[in-house]
Parts: sequence; C-alpha cells; structure tokens
Amino acid sequence: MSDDEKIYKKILKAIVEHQLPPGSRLPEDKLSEAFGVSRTGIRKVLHRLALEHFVVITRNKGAQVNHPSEEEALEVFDSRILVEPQLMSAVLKHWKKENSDHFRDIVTQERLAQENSDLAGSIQITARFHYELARLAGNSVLAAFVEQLCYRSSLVIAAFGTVSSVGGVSCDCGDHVQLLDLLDKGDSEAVQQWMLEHLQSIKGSLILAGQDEQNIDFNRLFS
Amino acid sequence: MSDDEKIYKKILKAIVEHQLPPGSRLPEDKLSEAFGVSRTGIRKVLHRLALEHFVVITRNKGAQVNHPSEEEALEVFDSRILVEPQLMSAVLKHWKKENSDHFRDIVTQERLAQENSDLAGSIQITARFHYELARLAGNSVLAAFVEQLCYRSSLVIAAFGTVSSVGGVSCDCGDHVQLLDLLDKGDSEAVQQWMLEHLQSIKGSLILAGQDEQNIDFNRLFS
DNA sequence: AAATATATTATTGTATACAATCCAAAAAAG
DNA sequence: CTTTTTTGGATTGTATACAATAATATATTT
Repeated sequence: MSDDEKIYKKILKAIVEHQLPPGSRLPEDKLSEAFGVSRTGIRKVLHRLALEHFVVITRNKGAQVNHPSEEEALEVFDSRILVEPQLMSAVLKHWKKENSDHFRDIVTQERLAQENSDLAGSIQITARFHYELARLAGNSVLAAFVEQLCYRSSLVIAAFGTVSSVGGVSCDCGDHVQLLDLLDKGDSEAVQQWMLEHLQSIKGSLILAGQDEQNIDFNRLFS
Repeated sequence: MSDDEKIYKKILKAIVEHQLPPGSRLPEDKLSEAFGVSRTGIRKVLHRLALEHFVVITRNKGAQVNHPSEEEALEVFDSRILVEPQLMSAVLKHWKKENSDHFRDIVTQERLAQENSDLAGSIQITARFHYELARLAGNSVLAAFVEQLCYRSSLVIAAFGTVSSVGGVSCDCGDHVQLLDLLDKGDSEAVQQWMLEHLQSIKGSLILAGQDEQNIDFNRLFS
C-alpha cells in the first residue's frame, strides 16, 4: 500500500471513530509534522477526504471535519435504505456456509468491542458488517458506494447520535445475528424486510434539532 | 468557480464526449502547458478524476483515460438499474408543470444535437436528462451518485457502445418523450417500469470491441 | 546478428520557497 | 468607551526545483 493510502486510512479512521469530532480543524503543517511527510502528501489526502464528504475545505481557511447538516444526515440514511435492502436478494444467491461463519465471527467481535466499551472498534466493526455484506452482492460499484455511506453514517452518528445509538453504535435496534439466521434460512423476503427496518430504526434514532414536538409520530411512539 | 474546477470540468467533458478516447495518455506537462497553470493544479484534477474512475493513474507512469472492463461496464448499468427506477416515485411526487416544460426542452435539444450529428453535445444532454431527473427525487446524495454513473456510462459507451447506441447516444431504444408523457399522466408504476426497461435496453446494446488510440493536440483541444 | 548491459531521456513523485489570503490583536480616531 | 483602521502572524495556494523511476536508445559482448 502506498504512503498516501496509509495516511488516508489513518485520518479517515480517526474521523469515523469520533476521535476527530465534527468541526475539528486539520491544519496541513501539523499533520505533515505528525506523519513525517511534507504538506504535499497531506494536501492530496485532505482533498480526497473532501471529495468523499468527510472533511470540508474552505478556500484559504483549510480543512475541518465535516459537520453534516440534518438534511445530509437524513439523505445518507435514505440512500442506504434505498440501496442496501435491494442488494439482499443478490447476497442470498451467493450465500455460503463460509460466509455465515465469517459474519458470525464479525458479530462476535462486535459484541466483544461493546463489552469492552471500545467505542472506536465497535464503530469500525459494525460498519464493516454492512459493507462486507453489500460486497457479497457481486457489484463492486454499488459495494463501494455502500462502503462510503457506512463511513458517512458513522460521521452522522457522531453529530446526531443518541446515547443509545452511540453506545450500541447505531445498531441497538436488534442484533445482526438475527439477519444471519434469516440468511441461513434462505428467506429472501424476510432478509430484505429486516434490513429495511434495521436502517429505518437507526435513522429514527437520530436526534435532529429541527424536529419539533408537533412532528412527533405518536402512533409509532406508543405502539 | 475556482480555476481547478474549470479545468476539471473541461477534461471530464472531453472524456465523456469521447474526444479523449479510453486509453489516451494524459501527461502532466502537456496539460499544464495547455491550461497555462503549473503541474500542481493539473495533478489535483487528475487525482480527482482517478477517484471518480474516469482516469487510472499508475505509479511513475501517469494518468490515462480509463478503459472500463466489461465487468465494470455491466456493474455501472446494473447500479443505475437498481437506483434510477426506484427514484421515480419520489420524482413523481415533486412533478410540476414547469418540470415537464424544462425536460421537454431538454428533449428538444437532444433531437437537435442528433439531427446535427453533434455527438459530443448529444452525449452531454442525454446524460443531463437522466441526472437532472434524479435530482428531482430530492436526495442530493443519491443525485450525485446517479450523476457520476451517467458520466461513467458515457465512458462505457465509448468503450463498448454499438454503432446504434453511439449514434443514438445510448438512448436509441425509445424516446425520452414517452417517459415525460407518463410522468404527466402521473402513472407511477408505468414510469418506474419504463425507466427499468430503458436502462436494461441500453445495457443490452453493449458489445465487446476494441478501440484505437491516437495522438492528441492538447493545446488545440483546450484553447 | 541476437542478447544483454549501459546510458540517455522523459515523466512522475516529493519537498520547499514564496505569494496570497485570512484572522486577530493592537493602535488610532470618534 | 466604542468603533474603525492598521499591522503582524498564521495558514493555505501555487510554482518550481530536484530526486526517483520507467522507457527508450545505444553500445558492448557472445
């Protein structure tokens, strides 16, 4: 892996794991010193992160970690809601015993991270569950899109996550094991439905300041 | 608009309009001379184009216009097939008379470009029809994704397009007016179905065939 | 003459210097 | 004391110099 790639991954990791919270400034000289390279390489990485919406660059003012707007937050999850459930039938077609084992291993790691209150690891591994699953659908263009959406989701959670969603790292609404059981059963319809409700549940758990009391759905709240 | 942005758009335009065919080399010094800026700005643009899969950069060998693999070609269209029809119901919800007028204007321009055998303009305007429609769904994250897929489609057509699909710029399989009529009628089901068949038809018209490379005068092309 | 080795050339990779811009603090005016 | 102006420092934007690498051409050897 190239030098730039390593720096890119390290900074991205720090962002999605909430070690660099939204709004954090990312000065080029500080970073170049920290990574032991010149500003040139850092600038390349920062521009890439900007294209992928992880940082915002303002001319003559530099880069800072993106603080997603409420609108962006909803759009990211709506995108996942549109794409991820649709991928499930293709995933099921390729589903093998070894996949099941692999993903059950991931879930174990998820549990472990949560038990140890390892927030950073928990976020990383939970995102991995989703985008590695998407990869099984066999379309790398869509897989790359979903992977980016998962990382952006982590940023959204950092900005708008509830206590529970941060503690359960955006997936407190059920256990990924349930999905794996459905996949093993081969129930395509149920798998798709589960994924849909899973993502809607996370989206619903976001706290959006613009949400006033009149917009609360009491039917859903009390049922 | 910033200087880089202008250069980016010009090169991207040249690529999607098939003025820089797949495989064309893009040497930094030639481009910096043509645009009258240093290599620094050119490199930034080339790296962006690489992230978006319009060019491929090989270490110490530089950039060249991406020649999509057959696999990539199919994946791009499968992605559009998964996303675009799904957006149509949201598009219909926002559909207004003024939208209809606007898109009928676009179709007129499409016809005009085709009649004048203006291949470049035809490609551009046809892509615009699709991604401006996607924008009406009200999700900018998905809209940006579709826009990129439309541009990548142009590249795919450059590599694998049939004579008819190039002549009709990937949309010989029917007229976009049909879709507009369905939208005006408000038939959500039919709109979605039309878009699905439309994209499947284009995908089906792709074929495997080589393409040759030639020497390009960058000064002339960009000045 | 064929094959290998070497030298040359062209092109990209990286660091750095300098210019342009913005921000904040201090000085001057009202 | 408040407001405006100015000045200094910090940070990014851009160009360029030099190093590293790959491709090509030339020379040498078998």
